[in-house]
Amino acid sequence: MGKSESRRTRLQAIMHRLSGGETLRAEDLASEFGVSQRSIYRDMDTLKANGMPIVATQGQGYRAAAVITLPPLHLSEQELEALHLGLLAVAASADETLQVAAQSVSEKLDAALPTDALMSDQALSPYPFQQSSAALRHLATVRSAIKSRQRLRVALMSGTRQDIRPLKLDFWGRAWIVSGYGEQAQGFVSLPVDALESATVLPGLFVAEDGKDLHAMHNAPITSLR
Amino acid sequence: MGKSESRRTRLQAIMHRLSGGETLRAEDLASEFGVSQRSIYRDMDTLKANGMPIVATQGQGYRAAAVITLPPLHLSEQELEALHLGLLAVAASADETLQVAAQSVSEKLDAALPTDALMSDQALSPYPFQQSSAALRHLATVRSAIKSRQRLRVALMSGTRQDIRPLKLDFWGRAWIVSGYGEQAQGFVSLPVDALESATVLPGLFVAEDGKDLHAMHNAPITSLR
DNA sequence: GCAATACTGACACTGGATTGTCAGTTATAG
DNA sequence: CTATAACTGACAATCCAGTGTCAGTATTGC
Repeated sequence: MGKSESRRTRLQAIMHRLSGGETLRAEDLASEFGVSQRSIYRDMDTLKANGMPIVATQGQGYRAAAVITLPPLHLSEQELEALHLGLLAVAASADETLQVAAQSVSEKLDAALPTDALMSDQALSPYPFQQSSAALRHLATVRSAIKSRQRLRVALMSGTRQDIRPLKLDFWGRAWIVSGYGEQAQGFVSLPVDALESATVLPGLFVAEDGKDLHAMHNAPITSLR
Repeated sequence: MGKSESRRTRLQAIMHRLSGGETLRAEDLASEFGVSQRSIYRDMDTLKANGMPIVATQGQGYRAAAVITLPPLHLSEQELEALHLGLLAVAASADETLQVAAQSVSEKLDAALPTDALMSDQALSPYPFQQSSAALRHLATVRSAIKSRQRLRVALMSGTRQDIRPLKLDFWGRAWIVSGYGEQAQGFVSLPVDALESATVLPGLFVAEDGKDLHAMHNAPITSLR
């Protein structure tokens, strides 16, 4: 019944068809697209392998939850950062359904990002892979502290503790790195947000002091804490 | 010099290579991947057609900005909604660079979404396609009005004017629909945010009145304004 | 202008992807 | 238990995306 098209097209069409919520049998789909059942089975394999939520029941047919498929997106580093930030925002507020959805997207995104994406090139040694839950917990705190110019008392999972004047938050492919002036370290430090055990905003604002501000940081060595 | 791989692999590799910021000539790439220059030209066509930011200069070679490519993502409706919401949040706040980035992602996302994606099924007749710029302009206003329980004076592009008690903001595939109690209409109304000419938050809070609240709305007919 | 390099169109060839056929096995609803 | 369909493996046939070659044209920096 269908025109001869590339396989991709058919895969899309199958999902479109199943998105209606209907239960369809391989035989139905086969005749609808003018191919053999065997091809449909192969298609289903492919679709499942690509993460489509297809449920097959022997004796019944195929069902699938409605999905929206986005084509490959090409983003700049900043665009990716905006995406991550936005998802964090939604995950932090809004209603529960959206929280769950946002977190789920974050995970998909995380999984999709090649491990080496950017990240490299610069100093900032590669941190052990950490899942986003931790980042979700502290990132907002860190950002607001930077914005409001308040000191931050942080504890890393490794046990390290430090009070810092947070100056900058960078996104390195997978990991968020906060950098600033470390009071105890008496120098500039940087640390991965997702390795934070706790982060507390200390009361009172700090003022930019010569040698402890953003400009100085760019011309000074930075210690990577862990 | 390269092993024989599928074309996809080579396209990725080319981008990876160009992401270094280097300027490369078709001849270089051709010999590096062990294919003819003609193939490289075709590859460039494909890459450009897929939205890669490649700049070709005759007599010089190719340059490209660094990009991160996401594979096709399969999202539920709610996940897509979370994504949109998050981007709106970023576009509304944060620093200017991120605003721009967020808006840019929104546009890419919008462009990528099939026109018919979901949307259907429910009442709410199909609105004329509108671009996101308008939605971006008023959505934050609408959301904050809902949250702060303030009346909203809206003017639609069609000329319709109405003061509403905004109660709910829904996302229908492409369009944001705000619904609430329309003062002039003396009943519940819904309208597409991207068809708003203007939206002004009126001073003073409104209190939930029986028959004019969210619960009542779910059990009452809703007029679709345009 | 000159050199360099990007680009375009045409055409035939090749190999991996896609397919159909056949002959089975497995899981589920009722 | 039975009917129904989902699945699997193998293999030959076929198709078409990807390719190289050749012969040009179009831009750009100097």
